[in-house]
Amino acid sequence: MGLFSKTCEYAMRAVFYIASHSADGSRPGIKEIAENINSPEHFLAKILQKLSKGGIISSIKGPNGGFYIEPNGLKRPLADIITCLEGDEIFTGCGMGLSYCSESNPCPLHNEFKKVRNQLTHMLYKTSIGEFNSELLTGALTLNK
Amino acid sequence: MGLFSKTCEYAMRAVFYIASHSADGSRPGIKEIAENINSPEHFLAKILQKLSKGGIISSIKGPNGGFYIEPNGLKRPLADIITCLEGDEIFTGCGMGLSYCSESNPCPLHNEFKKVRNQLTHMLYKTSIGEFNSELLTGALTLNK
DNA sequence: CGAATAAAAGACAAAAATATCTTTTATTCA
DNA sequence: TGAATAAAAGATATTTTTGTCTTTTATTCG
Ligand code: FES
Ligand code: FES
Repeated sequence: MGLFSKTCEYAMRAVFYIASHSADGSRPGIKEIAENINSPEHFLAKILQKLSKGGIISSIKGPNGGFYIEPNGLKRPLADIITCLEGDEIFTGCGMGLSYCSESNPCPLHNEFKKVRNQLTHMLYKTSIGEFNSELLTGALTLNK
Repeated sequence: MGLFSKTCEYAMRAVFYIASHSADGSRPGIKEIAENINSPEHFLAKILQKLSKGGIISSIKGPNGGFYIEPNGLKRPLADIITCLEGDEIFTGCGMGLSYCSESNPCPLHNEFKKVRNQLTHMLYKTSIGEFNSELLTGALTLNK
């Protein structure tokens, strides 16, 4: 059990990969992306379709087609990926699974859990999709294995 | 997608419930626990069996039987519940799903994710199972809905 | 002992997440 | 125009998680 679902893990890796290759106007295809982030190709395709519909990434069909991200898109927060794929439960939900997280009728973990959740939220909102482009291109940061 | 699995959510709620009723030596049964934490009875039974084998909780069969926690057990950290049920991946795993989290070959989120993960870990280790007993008994804290 | 109780254990079912394969649609380019 | 390319879409399969039901085992107590 990781903190994020496989869907979100693959999505974040793929988006970082696409972002780092969008700087120079190139458009990696599904196969290339899947290989470089070590994910199942067709499963990733579904995820990218959803991200594309959600406006996080863009795509072009046919020869020389592939996925890319608009310059403005590179500024969007990582959180948008999670929200697009699975909603905002992870940002707002009760840590112990109560149907809603409440100040007035809290679960035992509420006060401390809130801090963890806020830090996670903060991390995902302050990190932008294009933030690691140069480190990814130089290989200082990794997306597979 | 919550931060924890249903299994862990139910487990934490149940253990808090059992803990708060172990102070006075009473032993709630599966049915009572499931009703009070709002969980599926037989699914919870499986979870409690595992926690029992793991030594987190104790049980007695037959009339007047049920679940309880030893006085010493009340001091154990909440983290033990997670570890017993699903191992320690949530405490050590890579946020983006790489096969292991590494300082020397990190994923883009590593530095920030590490902080979130550490805070979560810290919360689960510093919180003890019996910590909320009185607030739970007075109803200041809630475990259902 | 024998009936009643309650957890343990096992079998099964449903739902969700993950993964794979095939067909269709849009685009390029010779 | 027609062949090739690549994403979109649809269908199906597998695995994991979650949930339910039944049988067994241990214990109590009359
Ligand atoms: S009520 Fe549980 S985290 Fe807020
Ligand atoms: S390498 Fe990804 S969190 Fe450490």
